[in-house]
Amino acid sequence: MIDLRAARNDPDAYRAALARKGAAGVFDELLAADARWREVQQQVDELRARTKLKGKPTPEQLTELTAIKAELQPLEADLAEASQRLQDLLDRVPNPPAEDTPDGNAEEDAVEVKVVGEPPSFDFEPRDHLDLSAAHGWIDVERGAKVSGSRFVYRVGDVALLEIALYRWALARIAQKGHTPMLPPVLVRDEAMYGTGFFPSDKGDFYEVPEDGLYLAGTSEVPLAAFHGGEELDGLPLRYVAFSTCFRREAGAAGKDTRGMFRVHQFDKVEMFVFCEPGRSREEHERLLDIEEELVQELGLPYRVLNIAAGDLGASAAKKYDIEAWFPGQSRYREITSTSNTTDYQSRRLGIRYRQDDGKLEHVHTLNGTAVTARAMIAVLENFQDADGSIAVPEPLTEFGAPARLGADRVPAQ
RNA sequence: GGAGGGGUGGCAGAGCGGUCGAAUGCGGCGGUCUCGAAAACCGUUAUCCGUCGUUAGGCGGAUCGAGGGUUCAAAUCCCUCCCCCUCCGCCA
Repeated sequence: MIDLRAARNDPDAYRAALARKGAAGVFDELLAADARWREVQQQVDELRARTKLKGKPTPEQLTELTAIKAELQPLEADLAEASQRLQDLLDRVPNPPAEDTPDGNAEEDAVEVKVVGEPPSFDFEPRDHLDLSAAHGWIDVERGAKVSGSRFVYRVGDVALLEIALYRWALARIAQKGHTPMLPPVLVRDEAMYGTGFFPSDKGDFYEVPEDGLYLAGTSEVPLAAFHGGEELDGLPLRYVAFSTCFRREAGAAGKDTRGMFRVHQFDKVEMFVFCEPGRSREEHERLLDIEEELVQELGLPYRVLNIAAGDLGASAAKKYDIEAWFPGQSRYREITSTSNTTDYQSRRLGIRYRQDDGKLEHVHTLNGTAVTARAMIAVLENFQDADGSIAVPEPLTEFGAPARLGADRVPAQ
């Protein structure tokens, strides 16, 4: 939710920024709804003030009160309607993009910030992760489909060990940097989905459990942000890192990335989350990006960093960096991590504040960043493959239970 | 799943139709005392919205888990929902 009072005071700046997200129209509707709401609210306040009295009313007062009440009733109905309309619009207006977020609406409009490392050159035809897994049954999409449907996979044998080592490794690295490790719930109430800005705009992207009024979180950003919902925070910045399973319906992605496990309905993720003072969020955002880069570098993956265009940001982000790793199986860079500065957009919706030095309460800023997901595992498989189909595992992962080399024994799973 | 009890300010806890944004205690902040500190004493101490004011702040409205209802009037009565606790059952 945007700062309505600030928007009221500087509507032109807000409209210009929101136009970059294609939201100038809703914003104008919001301003109109706000003007209407304030008008009615004032009328209601005045009438209510006249109904206040202490002790038992005299008969004369009683008739007067009845008269006021008759006048008040329709106005209160108007007020309920006006504030509902205001709230609906407030729910729909996205976070304005930061000044250094590039213009544009599409993925291609992102600005390439840097390219690190070189795509590996193979003296054989590199295989993608599905082909690599075939001889060993590492990634079982057929049985995934049999049991759960398309876009569900089993990871089997050494790949299961590799993947979980990746999560354990990332968790350890980030915990070392002062982030508190967490294992959050992944079934959440709609308040958490609204609070993080995924609802109402992206409601169709998530699984719902209607019997219990719960939703499967698409990312641990949701339970992490909502963790401090309604609280007044001390000791900022508060930094967390969580491991959780994520669920996405991938509505509207039909036909996209259908091969292998690049895009699936259920995947695991290690996610960073930060609550900080507003003046500090840009710095924290760079910090999260630095950590993401360190991890990708430690794995030895070639990658590039993108500054995502305004129109491609989603409701809550003001600025977003994606890291795209090189995937030899696709011969191109694909997203493996993403870090967003959501400024005070989520904290306003969730009611998360801190006390400034002057004693005033102010909303915190929140940020999130992926540490690793299963996509990093795929990138490892594809980038470090050899001609014989075996895979060299990055050394740090072996400390966390990954086999030193995958596929050397060539024992296929049944 | 069954049976009870409860959700009030930063915390504890009273209030159970009007004089209640709410006693009291603790904590916090300011002060007196002191060489300094502790203790004691005095004062102060919720949030949100609107509006006026350059600021301090003034004025008005709202808020006692959430939403409805009864009433001239609700923290207090009624209904629905959510959450917490205790006991029994079941279970990773």
